[in-house]
Amino acid sequence: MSPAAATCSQYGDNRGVGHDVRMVSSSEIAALARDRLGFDALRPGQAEAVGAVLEGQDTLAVLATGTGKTAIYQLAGLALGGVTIVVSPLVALQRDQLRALSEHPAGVAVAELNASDHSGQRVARDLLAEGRPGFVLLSPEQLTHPDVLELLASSRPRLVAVDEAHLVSEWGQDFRPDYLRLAAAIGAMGRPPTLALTATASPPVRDEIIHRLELRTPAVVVGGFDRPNLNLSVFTFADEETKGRRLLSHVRSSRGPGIVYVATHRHAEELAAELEVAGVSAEAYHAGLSARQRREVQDGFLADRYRVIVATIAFGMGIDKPDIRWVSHAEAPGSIDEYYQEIGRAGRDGEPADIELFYRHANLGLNRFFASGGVSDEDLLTVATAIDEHHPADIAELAAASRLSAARVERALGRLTDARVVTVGHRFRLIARTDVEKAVAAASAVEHDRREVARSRVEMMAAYAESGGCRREWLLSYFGEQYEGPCGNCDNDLAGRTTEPAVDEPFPVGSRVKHPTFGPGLVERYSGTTMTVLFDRVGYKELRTAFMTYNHLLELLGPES
DNA sequence: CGGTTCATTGGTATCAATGAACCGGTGCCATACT
Repeated sequence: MSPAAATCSQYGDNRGVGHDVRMVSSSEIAALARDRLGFDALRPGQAEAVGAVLEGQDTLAVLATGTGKTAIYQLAGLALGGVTIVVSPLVALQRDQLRALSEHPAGVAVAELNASDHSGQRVARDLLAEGRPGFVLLSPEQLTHPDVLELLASSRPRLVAVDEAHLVSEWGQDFRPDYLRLAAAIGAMGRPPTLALTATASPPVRDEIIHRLELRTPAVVVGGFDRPNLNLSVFTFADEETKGRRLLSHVRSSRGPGIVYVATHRHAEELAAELEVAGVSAEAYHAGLSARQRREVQDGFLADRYRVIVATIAFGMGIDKPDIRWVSHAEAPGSIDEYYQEIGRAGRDGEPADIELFYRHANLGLNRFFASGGVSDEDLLTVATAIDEHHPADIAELAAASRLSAARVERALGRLTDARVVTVGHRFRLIARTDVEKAVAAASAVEHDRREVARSRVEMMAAYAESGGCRREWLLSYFGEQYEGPCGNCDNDLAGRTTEPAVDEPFPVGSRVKHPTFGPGLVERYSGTTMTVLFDRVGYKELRTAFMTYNHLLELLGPES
């Protein structure tokens, strides 16, 4: 779980930076921002991140939206000259960034490389072939084409930027496995400095980004997570019908633009229709709509033609609407990380915004279901056998031999390579001194641990909803930030509830402990009579503090490693 | 995991109860059709 090596630095700390690289002063960076991009001043975090990149360091920047994360790779790319590769998850996002980049007075070359824009492809290919200074935007999938990779490598990029880098962790394992092949692609490009950018990443997600992208002694720039203008509340319900009624009347009486997040397409359609009937200007948004409809709904919301969007998880990336006044959840998402992403879209103008979770414990069933999906032992056996019989084989050959889809083969390969029983690369073979049976057992254990972690993230969502203390303190501690509640701005604080009197805290927060079943882990927080430990293998667990000490189940390993 | 749908059963007048089967979130991309 621990990254190769991370120099963790907040603002103002000393970075353990490189040696044979040019030091770039912050005034030089500010001058560049002013002259080339027309920025008056850089925000906290931006200059640090750009500086680290210009010193040749791999960098992970976790900075709140609105900090101008895009400006970081733009500045660094301009200063370095040459080609900058920008890995971006959505074609729609690439298009927005393309437009923004083209508007610069700097007049640099910009191109996108994807399947839906053929003229853009030609521009990108020319740009790369000539190695002119410029930006090439592409999806991780593009890097699986050998010809694209070859072209990229021959252009000797000076910088690779990975935008929305938390997706390496969120999507890499199952949904878009090509996110896990970025490190290999960056290696093929001659390992230029790599810059990972995201707004939301808890400490274990940061570790995973660093590990999966194989960042070397990276500079880690972390801005604050605190959003004091968000008023946090949770309404708890026992039955679905009451919850639905309350949510409906809540949205009807709401003011200003807002988003309701729901768990399914169907719920999105139904709720949007009910709201329309109730006289609210509301539209549904989910991945079941055509690209044109989605664009229309999104634009309508941005232009205030629709006041309320009822959406699944599909909505929000790249939405930069400053005056979203409220975000409500009809169902809790699958993790605190997702929740924080979604509520973070409210109140970007700094004005107050209301964040409400309409919570029913039974609704978590769907999240548990999603968390427990993945790779079956049967698939692992099929793929491992195919590798054994056809090695070395690439994904297409293995798909043909195993009669599984390429996506399924790729997911199984992910587990087998994580278990280090299959060689990493373009073609796969079992490592020496292992056989199919051992390989499957090892990969199956990896998959088991992965599911445990995913499920523990769902349980953390429940723990947040059911917690009695200051909600802001709870969320900030999840993201590794010290904050002493009460904030006076969440439902629990306003109701005068406080966390139950603190009981024993036998192991300091931040210390390493070991449990006989769960293995080693990190003490995250205490809440009432329970303690939360993030175990390396099985993720978050809430444990009864007294039970742990009474039965001597936890052993102190030492301070945070 | 939990809800919804649909078929079966029961036991005889119009369905009610039971239970099995099914479904559910994010997006690249390529390929095969109009």
